[in-house]
Amino acid sequence: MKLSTRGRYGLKAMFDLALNYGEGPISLTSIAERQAVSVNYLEQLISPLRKANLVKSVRGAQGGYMLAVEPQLITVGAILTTLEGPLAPTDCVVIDDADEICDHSRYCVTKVIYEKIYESITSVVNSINLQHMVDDYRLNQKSMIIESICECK
Amino acid sequence: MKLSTRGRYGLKAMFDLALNYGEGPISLTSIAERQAVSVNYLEQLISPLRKANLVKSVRGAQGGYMLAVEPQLITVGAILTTLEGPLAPTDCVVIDDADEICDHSRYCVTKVIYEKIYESITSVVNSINLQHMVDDYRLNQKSMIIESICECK
DNA sequence: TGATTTCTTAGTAAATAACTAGGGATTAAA
DNA sequence: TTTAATCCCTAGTTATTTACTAAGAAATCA
Repeated sequence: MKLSTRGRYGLKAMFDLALNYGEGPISLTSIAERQAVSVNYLEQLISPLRKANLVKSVRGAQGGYMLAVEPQLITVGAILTTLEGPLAPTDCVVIDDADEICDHSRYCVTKVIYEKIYESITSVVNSINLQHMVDDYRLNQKSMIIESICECK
Repeated sequence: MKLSTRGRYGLKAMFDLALNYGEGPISLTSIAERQAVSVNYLEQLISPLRKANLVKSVRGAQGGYMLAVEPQLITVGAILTTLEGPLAPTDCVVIDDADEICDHSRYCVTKVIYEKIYESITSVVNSINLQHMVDDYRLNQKSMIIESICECK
């Protein structure tokens, strides 16, 4: 039940872009430096985010990435599901192909539990957007807590 | 963010024991047959459940396993965390060792999100116990839905 | 005594995660 | 117009984790 580095690095990168929203393209090199991860790997994470229209890119020298829309329009849920797939504890709550392993016409006592878990996770991540994170960050900066993001990858 | 087979098989096995609560020891062979998994593997899952005092065993011929306490006293959360470890999206919300990767004296904008996810999952799984599942199962059996547990592993 | 069962540990194969590497395309600036 | 900086894409590699399989010892009932 752990998030992979894809989701974690990707969320941090998106938060980085949110902090710099409105300031033109931010290069992956600079994000990678701040987060101590490789540019090559970050490229692989930003690619699906671009295809999902969460960021847009500017190519060439002095190019980079920026949020495609305002921070408050991008939820943590959109970011994480783009990078990790559905935040569901099992495939059976997500796959709705009739011919799958599980016959969905039947009632399953364990599936209802997994559905509740899925709903609760979805509810949390969809209720938080990048603007919330930015506000949270700036608030805690002001209240003398010097660093408001830990060095955890 | 998926549960592994450990949690899924283990929960189904515990539900099986709950359905047969009060009827003496149930052999792993019979559980393994009903769920179409190997006895050897189930043994590895039931072992931690026994050490966590969720089931007790009777050794020898005609032996088997039974719930250690009443079904309503065993939560889905207790079962899943025994088999999967804490249902947390990251290690940083669970490890409280001061010398870990992450300096916990600092405020982290991503960590607070992971904590909220953790809390919401924990809240769901701790609110459901085996008796709930049994009641749910029997209710749906009565209402003409023949099979109330799907063959999903 | 023999069959059945729990209990334990070691090993293994497959899948997934987490990158690394490299090269092409684009563009700003020198 | 060249060069450096950047995005973009794909293939390959390594490490870790998952999901078992295997086998044998210990206990107990018939």
